Amino acid sequence: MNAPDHNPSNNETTPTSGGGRLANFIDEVVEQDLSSHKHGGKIVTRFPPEPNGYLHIGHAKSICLNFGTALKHHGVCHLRMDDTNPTKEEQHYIDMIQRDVRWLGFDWSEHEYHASDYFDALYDWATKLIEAGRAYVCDLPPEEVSKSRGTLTTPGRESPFRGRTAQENLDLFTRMRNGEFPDGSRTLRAKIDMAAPNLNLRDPVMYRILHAKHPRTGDKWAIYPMYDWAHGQSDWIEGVTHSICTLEFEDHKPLYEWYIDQLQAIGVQPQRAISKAGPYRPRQYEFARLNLTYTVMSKRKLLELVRDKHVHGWDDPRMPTISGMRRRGYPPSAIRGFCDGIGVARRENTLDISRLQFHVREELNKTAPRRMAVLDPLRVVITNYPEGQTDELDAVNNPENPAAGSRKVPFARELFIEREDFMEDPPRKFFRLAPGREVRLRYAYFITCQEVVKDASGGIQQLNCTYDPATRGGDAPDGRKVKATLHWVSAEHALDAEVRLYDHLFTKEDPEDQPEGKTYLDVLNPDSLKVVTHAKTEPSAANTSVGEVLQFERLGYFALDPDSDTAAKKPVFNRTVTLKDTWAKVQAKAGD
RNA sequence: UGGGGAUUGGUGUAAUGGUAGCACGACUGACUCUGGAUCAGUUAGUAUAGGUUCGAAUCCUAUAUCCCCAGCCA
Repeated sequence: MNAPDHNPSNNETTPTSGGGRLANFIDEVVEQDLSSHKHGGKIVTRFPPEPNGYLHIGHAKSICLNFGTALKHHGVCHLRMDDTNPTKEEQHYIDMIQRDVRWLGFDWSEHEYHASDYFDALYDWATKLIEAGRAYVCDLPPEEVSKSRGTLTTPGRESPFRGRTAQENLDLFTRMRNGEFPDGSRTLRAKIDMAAPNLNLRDPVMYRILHAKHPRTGDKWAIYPMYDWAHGQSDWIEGVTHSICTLEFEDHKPLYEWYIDQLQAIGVQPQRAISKAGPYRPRQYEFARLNLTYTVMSKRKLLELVRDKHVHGWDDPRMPTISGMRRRGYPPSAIRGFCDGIGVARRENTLDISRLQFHVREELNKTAPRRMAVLDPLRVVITNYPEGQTDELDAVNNPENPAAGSRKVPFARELFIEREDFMEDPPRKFFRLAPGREVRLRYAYFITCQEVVKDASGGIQQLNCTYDPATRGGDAPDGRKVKATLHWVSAEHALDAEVRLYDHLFTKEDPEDQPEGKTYLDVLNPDSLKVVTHAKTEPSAANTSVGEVLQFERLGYFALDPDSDTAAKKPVFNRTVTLKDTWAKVQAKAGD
């Protein structure tokens, strides 16, 4: 995780600080506040998800930013559920959000909060604003509120209920709370300015009537606060110093300020974590959300993909969700490395998905045990190898990490190699097996292709090869070289496995950029999942635990899926990411 | 035709009036029992037009383009 090793006095040459995390404009603000001793030198941030869906990689950016900023400057970061809309929120989502934040490697310790913890305080303060003449109960139905708000270019009209007395407002508001009125019949509105050019200031709704059961407060409330009324006050109550959100909330900042101004004007000042540093108020800062190529990132769209079964759930390995990536085999450190490496700024950005894959490979290359597996088996018979004989060869578990040791791999007369590792009539740059050509079988022997056996329709059925016993282990004593090394498994010892190969969920870099009448659903990739039902793995692949990621040599990284039947030795592997494939590039170039 | 933001190589991100840098990608080459990894190198950028200044990505003026806002969502 990000080590808080920032040293402001002598880092003039480095653009990064704090465990490789890029310094950003928020760090600058924080450092200024720290040096001016604002907030008594305390830093408090918060990650405020709404529990109406699963966390995705965009949230990971926010999590790394909020927790990372706190960590780096010796502050704390709260986890706060923004649970003000019980019609969309569920306990299940709360649980999954907590699991995902923990899995990512962040710890909020005792700082777990909910906006709903503050419903009483919020209600109390709302009555104070009513008494101060800054809020009123409005009887306009939703359509009328919408109509009277005006448009982007024309001012709104004042509600006919704007002039009610405080007494009347208090009475109505109490009855709203008591559940006397049906949903949608009334709202509590802030009295600001119906002609404000910023639409958020045109008498925004503070409370709406919702006869809904809340995951935490149950049936206690018939009214629920809106985001603007709940969020800033929650920050304030918790002593949050730097309230970091995304760009679309920029227009809400004047309202965020207005509420706190009004409350301060009537003498409200919550108990808070900040110690005797003078009057304190939180400040909002906005950054640009993360976009990724070949995917969508809005919870609404992700929910739609799940609900309409375009994917197999929130944790489908094709989803950009944290849980999908976990299942796919992305290590949390890779996701953190990605988030820390992309920087934080205020301009719109779209990161190439390959950038995330870079971090995944970087991490897995260092940590994933190597195994051999063949996805598309082609039978090879070593004609000069004795029938019935078996040999055990030493194979290195991870060339990047000698401490990972080695294992034994069985070798026999009949083997499988990858079908695409043989070509009968190879082009110039194809180094692998071909008639008459000698290659190395990884950790085993040099073999030479002597004969191609075909079936009736001309398909290649089997290769008859000879091996050189002197090359046992993979080295030729006479020093002769070979251009290629192939992975292989022994046919009789191989384990059957299901392997799921994933590709982009969408065929377009920007799935949302569609012509009139089309949507992102029209560019779903029909080949985003390919299932190989009878892949062959070396026997030791059976000793893999769910979630563990292996490198199948020359193929890529593969994570053992929870669908695996480990008792029946029927593993299911998700391809996390391929290895970088220079040959594929050569082929693509030759192709056109 | 309202308000708020943004614009630096293909993609991200630095440079806060003083040498436009870093990462990813792409391309070379070296090395290699993974066409992986590693190592070395190359490539390519300040939206446009004026102005201020010894000096401008940075300051000023205009223009262009893109994003956000009219939920009783967050």
